[in-house]
Amino acid sequence: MTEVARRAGVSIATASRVIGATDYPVSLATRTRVLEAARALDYVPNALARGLLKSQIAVVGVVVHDITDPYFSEVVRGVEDAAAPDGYLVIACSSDRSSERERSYVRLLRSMRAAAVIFAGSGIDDPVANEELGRHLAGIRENGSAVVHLSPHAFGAPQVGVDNPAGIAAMVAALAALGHRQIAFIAGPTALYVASERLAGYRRGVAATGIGAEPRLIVHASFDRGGGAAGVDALLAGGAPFTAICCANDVQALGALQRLAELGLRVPDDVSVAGFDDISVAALTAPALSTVQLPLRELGRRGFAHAVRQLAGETLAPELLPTQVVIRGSIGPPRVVMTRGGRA
Amino acid sequence: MTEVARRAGVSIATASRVIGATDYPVSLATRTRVLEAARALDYVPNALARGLLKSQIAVVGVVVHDITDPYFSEVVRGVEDAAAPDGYLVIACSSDRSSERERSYVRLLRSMRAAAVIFAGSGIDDPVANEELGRHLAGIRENGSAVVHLSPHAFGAPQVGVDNPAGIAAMVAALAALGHRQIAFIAGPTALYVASERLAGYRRGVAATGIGAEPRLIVHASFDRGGGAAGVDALLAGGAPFTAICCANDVQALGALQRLAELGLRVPDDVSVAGFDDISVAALTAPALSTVQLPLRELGRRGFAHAVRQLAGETLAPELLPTQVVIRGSIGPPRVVMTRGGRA
DNA sequence: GGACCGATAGCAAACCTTTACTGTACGGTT
DNA sequence: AACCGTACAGTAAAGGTTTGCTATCGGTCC
Repeated sequence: MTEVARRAGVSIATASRVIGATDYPVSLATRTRVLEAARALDYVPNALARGLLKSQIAVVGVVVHDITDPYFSEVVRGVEDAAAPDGYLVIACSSDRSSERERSYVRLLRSMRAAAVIFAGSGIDDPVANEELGRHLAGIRENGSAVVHLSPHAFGAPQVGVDNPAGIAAMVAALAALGHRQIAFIAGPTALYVASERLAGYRRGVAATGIGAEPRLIVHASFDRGGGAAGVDALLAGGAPFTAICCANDVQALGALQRLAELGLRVPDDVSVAGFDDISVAALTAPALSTVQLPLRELGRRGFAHAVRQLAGETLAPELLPTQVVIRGSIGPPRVVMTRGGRA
Repeated sequence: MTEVARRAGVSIATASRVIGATDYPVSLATRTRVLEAARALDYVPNALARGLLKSQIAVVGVVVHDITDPYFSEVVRGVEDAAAPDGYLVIACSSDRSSERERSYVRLLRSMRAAAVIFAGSGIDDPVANEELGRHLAGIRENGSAVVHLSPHAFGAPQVGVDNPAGIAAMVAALAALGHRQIAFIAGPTALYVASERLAGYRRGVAATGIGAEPRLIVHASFDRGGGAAGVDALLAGGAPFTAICCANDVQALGALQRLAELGLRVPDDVSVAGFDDISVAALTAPALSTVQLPLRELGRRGFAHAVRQLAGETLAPELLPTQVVIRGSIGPPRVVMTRGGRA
């Protein structure tokens, strides 16, 4: 920059004012000379120096469980789409559901004075981990940066979220409308806040249909392919009959579908299967997965918008985005009742 | 940091040496006092100040076409996995195949003195865009940062790559081994370097089987779902008979599968379909997609490793990662010959 | 006993911007 | 004619770290 100023024959201050596009008055002639000098020298401003001064750099970190999971890549993309026009870069951090990795990422983000940290994944219920996390978040806020949660977490409700309970309840209602009375639920890991929201949605949905709750129809499993398969096995072993399986997450549903096929059970003839999230794969399986569509990209966009307004000092009410049930081939009217070991 | 030093009763320099974990000798007593002060104050070093001084920050940018594409999210994850242990953060930039967005991202990355910029997506053949890009890359290298290509591009071969031609040729060979003699190819956009590599692989594969090349069996289409569908339509309209379709990319193959189903053509009974990349969806479609597996995560990991060694000043030979044909349900022996309008 | 050495610790410059404050010139007011 | 406001340009400080160089001190070696 010093060079640019020298070449343009002006002071560094003036050059800075031209480059930085401030509203400080600079005569047209000077401005042109500076711009030309900058072009000739292929000058690119040093974001670090600028950031050091402002104690903030135009970067937003998005903490996800796994960028490879379509749910998260979609959210990250939403954040990026909203951030790019403002010149922000986005750092994606895959914590792999390890609160240790998560903390270490948040620390790094704090250390580099990211303008915002957006948590896309559900928080983990771990007091000791959350204590350190809380310290970091306080530090980040103190620095004037924004913190946004897109999912329920230890410190409360998300700033921008998706109405998980309503979504699951709607799916349960859709299954009930088809005639199902024994609807099983493969829930997520108990330590995950979203998982409990979704479980609550299931309970609410079941209650709304007037069916009595059957505890054996609820099994917990991890939020991945293996979890879905394990969930199916657990349900069959449980002995309580069911005609439909509602999964807390699409990836689980995929696993369930696969496991059912291995067991020779037909979907939806023998059992209906529903997922949640509507990741892009859902439409491509055989049969295509019925699921609940979440406005993930929009979630990301709003998350960033929320961060920006937080940076501007505004205080805003939390938003809750609506979901939509998508019916595809994997669900149908109930036929037979499942019991231990297969068809009754 | 000044505070930490004051609290520990030492100079800033000493505190820095303790925090920075340099090999400069500091007595154990002092070191302990500094560490304790840092903990008490919840001190987190300012990466911007550090970066300003070193003219480099522990961040690596990965330029992709779309983070939502499983191909790229997998590569990014590989980079991240390799980068995290070294304390590097990774910025994912979705250029959406726009060379303008790409340039703007690269400029931002240069402006923030990212330690490395890794290009995961194929370069675009656009001279004027590449001129500016080249200037930026030169600037980045001049700054002591690394530049790594994971795909062929305007400036030559990738530092770490995947053997695209060999992969496609192997798939063509597999189809030929099943008895196919009329193998169509849905190629990618002509402006994309990978696309031409894969086309070359197809040509090589076809030549190896001794079948004469039929120009009408090669159609160009975009690297997305719609491209695959359009490719199928173009092939059928082309009038040249074929018993198998080899796609330059899985996502295209998915589109082709969908289009063929709409047209009432059975896979693989009426026509075999093969993809390329082995994204995770490939195993879940009906029928499951035969494809060529690429070590994407490994590609990302090696890309980062390459960057690190570049930063250390080493000059290394380019690497080429092997691929593997994965046979699933979507291909089988040829039955009937396709012509304009459907089955012959 | 004095030169010298190794182990520590401190000083201060440098990294590159931004911005509050100061200075200058000029046209217009009273 | 003294004064004032406006439009521009420059000076210098500050932001948080790293690091080359210098300083101190207790000992070691002839």
